[in-house]
Amino acid sequence: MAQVKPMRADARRNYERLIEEAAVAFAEHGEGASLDDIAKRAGVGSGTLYRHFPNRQALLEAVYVDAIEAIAMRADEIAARLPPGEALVEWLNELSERMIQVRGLKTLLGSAVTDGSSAVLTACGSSVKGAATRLVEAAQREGTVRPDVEPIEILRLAHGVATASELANGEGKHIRRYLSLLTEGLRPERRRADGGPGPEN
Amino acid sequence: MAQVKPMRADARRNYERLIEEAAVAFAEHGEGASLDDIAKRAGVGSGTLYRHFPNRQALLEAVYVDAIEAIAMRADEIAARLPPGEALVEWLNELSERMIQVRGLKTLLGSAVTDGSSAVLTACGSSVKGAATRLVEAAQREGTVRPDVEPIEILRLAHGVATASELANGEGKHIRRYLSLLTEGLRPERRRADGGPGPEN
DNA sequence: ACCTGAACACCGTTCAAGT
DNA sequence: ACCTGAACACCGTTCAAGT
Repeated sequence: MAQVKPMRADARRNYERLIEEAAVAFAEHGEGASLDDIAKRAGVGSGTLYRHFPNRQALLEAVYVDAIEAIAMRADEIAARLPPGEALVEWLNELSERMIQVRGLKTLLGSAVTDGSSAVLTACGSSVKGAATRLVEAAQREGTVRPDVEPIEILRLAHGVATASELANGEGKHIRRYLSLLTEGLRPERRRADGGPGPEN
Repeated sequence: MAQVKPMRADARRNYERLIEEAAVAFAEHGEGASLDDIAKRAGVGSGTLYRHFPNRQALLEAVYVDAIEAIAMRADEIAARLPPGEALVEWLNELSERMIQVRGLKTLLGSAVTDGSSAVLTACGSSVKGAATRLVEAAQREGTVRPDVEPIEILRLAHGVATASELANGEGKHIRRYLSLLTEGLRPERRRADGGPGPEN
C-alpha cells in the first residue's frame, strides 16, 4: 500500500529534489515562492514540477506532511504527561507556534479546517483533527472544557489566535497570552477555586 | 486643512474615477484585483494610477476609508443604546461581519492593528482604535471586561475571530458563536449571577 | 503638472518535441 | 513514461515622450 506504482528512477529523484528545494524556497520567500525558481533550483523543467504537483497547494502539502504528522503525534506525547485540560492548551500553544514559525503552514492548516476543503487536504488534515478530537473530548470528560464545543471549532479558533499573534508581532511571543484569553472562554463557569464540581443541593 | 493643494481638474477626476472602479474591482475579484485592469476601466494610463496611489495598499485604503470611519462611528451609536459590556460585543460583531463581507477590509484593518504598521495606515486605523478604546474602557469601568486587557488586543482577537469564522464558511454565520466563546474569556470570573461586585471584606 | 502607453522583468501554465 | 524548455497570457512597475 506504500506505493501504488513504483516511479521510474529519474522521476523519483526529481520528485524528491523538488520537495527539497521547495522547502528551502518556502522558508526563504514564504508560501508564494516562485514555482519556476523551485524547478530551476531542482534542475528540472517547469513542466516536470507541474507533472508531479498540479498546483501550489499540492507542493506545499508534500513539503509539510511530515511537520503536520509530527504535530498530531505531539498531542499524544503531551496527553501522557499532563492532565487533559492543560494538555489541550499546551498542544494548541505548540500548534499555533508552528503555524507562525513555519511559513506556509498556517494557510495549509487553514484549508484543512475549512468547510469545503479539497479531498487532498482533508486527508492531510485528518490526523490533526483526530488529535484535536482526542484532547478536547478528554478535557470535556474531565470537565475543564465546555461540553458544547466541537474540536473543529477549537482548531479554527487556534488558527484565529495564531493570526492575532501574528498581528501583534512577527514571531509568536503573544500566543500564550491570546490563547489564555480564549481558553477562559472554553472552560465551564467556575463556581469554586478548589477541585471537584461539588453538588449544589 | 481639507485640501493642502487643490488638484488640477483632470487629476481630480481621474483620482475619483480610479477609486470608483477600484471599489468595483475589489468587490468583484477580491483585494488582489489587477491594478492595470482598474486603470483601464477608469480610462487612464497605468502610470496615472501609480501617481495617485504608490501601491495597492494606498488604493485599498482610499477605497475603504469611508467604510472604516462608518465602523468607528457605529461604536458611539451602539454605546448610546446598550450597556457597555453588551455594546462592546455588539460592535465587535458588526466589525467582524464587515471584515468578512467587504473583501479586502480584513487585510486592511489587519495592517492597521499590526505592530509595525505604516504611517498611512495608522492614520486610517486610529479612529477604529479610538472607538475600541472607548468601548473597552467603559466596559472595564462597569466590571464586565477584565481590567488587564488592552483595546488593541481585543481588536486583534476580533480579527482572529473573523478569520476563524471565514474558515467555517464563506459568510459570517459563525461570528456570534466564536465571539461568544471569546468574550467569556474577556469577562472577569463571575462569583455571582446577581449584579454588583459586592465588597468581599 | 499631469497623463500616456510602450517597455521591462517576472510570474504561472501549457504543450510540442524530444529521450 | 517522463522530461525539456520555448511559448503564451498575464501581472506590477517604470519612465521617456507628450500635452
